[in-house]
Amino acid sequence: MTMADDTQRSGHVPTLADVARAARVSSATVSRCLNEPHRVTRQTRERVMRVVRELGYAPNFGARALAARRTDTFGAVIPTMDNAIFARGLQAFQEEMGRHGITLLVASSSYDPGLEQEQIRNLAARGVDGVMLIGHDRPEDSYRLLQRRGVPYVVTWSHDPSQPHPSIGFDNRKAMMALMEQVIRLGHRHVGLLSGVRYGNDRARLRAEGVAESMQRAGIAADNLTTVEARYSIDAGAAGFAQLMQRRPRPTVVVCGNDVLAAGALRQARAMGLNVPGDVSITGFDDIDLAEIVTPGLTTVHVPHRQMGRGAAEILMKLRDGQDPVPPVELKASILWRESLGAAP
Amino acid sequence: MTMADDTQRSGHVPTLADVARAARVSSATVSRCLNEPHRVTRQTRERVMRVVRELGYAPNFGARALAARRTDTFGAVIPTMDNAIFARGLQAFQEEMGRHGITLLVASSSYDPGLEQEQIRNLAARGVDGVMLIGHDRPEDSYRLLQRRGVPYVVTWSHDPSQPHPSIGFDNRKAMMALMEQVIRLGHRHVGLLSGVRYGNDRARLRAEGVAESMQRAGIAADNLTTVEARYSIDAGAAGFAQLMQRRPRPTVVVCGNDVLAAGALRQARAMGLNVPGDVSITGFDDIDLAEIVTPGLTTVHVPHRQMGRGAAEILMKLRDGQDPVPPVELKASILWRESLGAAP
DNA sequence: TTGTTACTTGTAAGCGCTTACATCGCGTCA
DNA sequence: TGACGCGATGTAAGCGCTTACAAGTAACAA
Repeated sequence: MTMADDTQRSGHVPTLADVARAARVSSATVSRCLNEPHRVTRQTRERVMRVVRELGYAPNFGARALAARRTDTFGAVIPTMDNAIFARGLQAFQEEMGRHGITLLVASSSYDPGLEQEQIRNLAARGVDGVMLIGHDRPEDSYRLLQRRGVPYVVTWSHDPSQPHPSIGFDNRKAMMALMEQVIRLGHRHVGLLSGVRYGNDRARLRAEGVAESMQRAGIAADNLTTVEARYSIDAGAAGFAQLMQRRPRPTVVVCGNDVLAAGALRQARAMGLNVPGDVSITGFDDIDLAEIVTPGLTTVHVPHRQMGRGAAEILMKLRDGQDPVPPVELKASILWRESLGAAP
Repeated sequence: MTMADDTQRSGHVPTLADVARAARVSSATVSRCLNEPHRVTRQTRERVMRVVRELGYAPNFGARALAARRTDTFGAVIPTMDNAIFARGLQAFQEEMGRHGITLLVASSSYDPGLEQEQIRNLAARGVDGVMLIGHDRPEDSYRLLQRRGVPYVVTWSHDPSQPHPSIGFDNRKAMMALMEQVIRLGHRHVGLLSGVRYGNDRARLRAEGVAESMQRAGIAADNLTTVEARYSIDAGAAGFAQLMQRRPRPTVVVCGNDVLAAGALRQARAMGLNVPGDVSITGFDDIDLAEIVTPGLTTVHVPHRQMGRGAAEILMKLRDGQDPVPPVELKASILWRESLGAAP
């Protein structure tokens, strides 16, 4: 008969109805077998599941989401996948989600607020049940978009109680100030700041502010701080470092906005025949794998990536389940000593 | 009736119908404004678009996919996001897709064929118009799944004309043999192979085979090759290196399955007080950023990541547009000399 | 026997969109 | 003037699923 033919037809993607027909039950029963197996007799269930397997049936996600009004999918928008800055945190986030049967959709914004907004909109359109965001800085519109659609979100990588958003992260300014305290203690008075691009990036901004504030508190002239902004890439870090080394008097330490920049600085230092930390000290931020394997090892700020990722997942699930409000969570960042920071020459 | 009330209800996500009502047109017209603006008069279009903005309307992706039977979304399943091995290629893939108005969904399989299959199924259920896969090795089922649902796919990172799948990549065995030729030329006769896990990973397998075959061709006893398998992580690389250094006679070179392992090896060598390449040479594979910034710089196999990513996107779009068959594309990998490979001591 | 309960299964109404087809005006041309 | 074509818009039929509700059945107590 033609029904069978239809089912077999190459190129035809089997639907619930195909399965129902072949198993001689209604589509509702098939749906139940898939979603609430206990509500179906074993006999029926087994027959249905066999057909499901034979036909290679997989539910159409869009249709399911449309009918059920939930997707069991969360989204994350991270600034970049190009380096490992967010990898560990995201991995932990993903693992925690997986444990709860939730799928993760990852999008990257290339550190571009406009693009990020588009990605958020995209995730919302895909019906995600929640979104993880990096940092607080973004157009108010982006937040409104989510609120209006009733999509819960959590901000990570940054702790700022003045912001009205659910969040989990650490105080970037404070962390940088803790590092600077050590830098200053070691006698450095001329510092080069190799910052990430601050526009639309509160982490970069707060870290930079932390440097300036520490110097001010220590009574060091603002003049003694030279700042260069660079994209977060090794090459840009190298170029930025070279630029800082032009400055006279030459900085005795280059404080970097993150480890990727620091790795670039280190490379450039080597290329220029500068000894680190003998001639110039270099510090990083984030403590990604990179920080450990470069030579000399980077003294950096250790960020609790995994804890942050896991925590973000938990918050998001609470939010989805209606718990509201969830207070901001502050995590501690600590200084990790390796070899790249030494006494001022 | 309740419709008007419904529209006002706070928390209500606006639909096409809401927009249509507010703009006093039919839902078909709104749909046209969004998808084929030229088919609507400017006047109507502007009125509609204003309402769209006011209501913050965003189309429901699932519903659209359901009705239109296409998603303008492609998927990629990569083994890991934890390190940068696939980052550059994926970035290029993404960029090319973006140029064509296509969204990319990225999933990671943790180098687990079972998980990969699940991710493929997931992407298929989400209605992606095509999938990028890494390497050839996977259960036949995974391929069947895609074929049965008519989802085009392209295999990357590997070139193997004997495989019946559309692909773009390089010959991992040949590339490794080219590197080994140099290793042997430099007098190395005792080699340690720090391989990635070969099960379900043809790249790792073929690279390892390349090492063995090169030695055989050079008339070096198979005994002189010691192989250790490790997960692709820095720590595992370090541990594997330590293990290889136990072997007597000690290998004069450690050939690594990729740069991440090599970075781990380098770290361990330093920890053991071994000079590279003075006491022992180390080689990498892939030429990711890491390879350049470690000390000494890694001599490695340069892989045309970006070219591969872009090419994969092009192939996938051809496939989607019905062009079939698309012959496998072979890219060239070349040796990139830095400092970590030297003459045998 | 009959009513009640507990389960299993089926029926059918949407979910929010796209699109084939119908309709409506209006300018054009013989 | 009327037939015609054409562009703009509306109508309505699904796309593949979930789920409230109805219907059917078997077990059991009264």
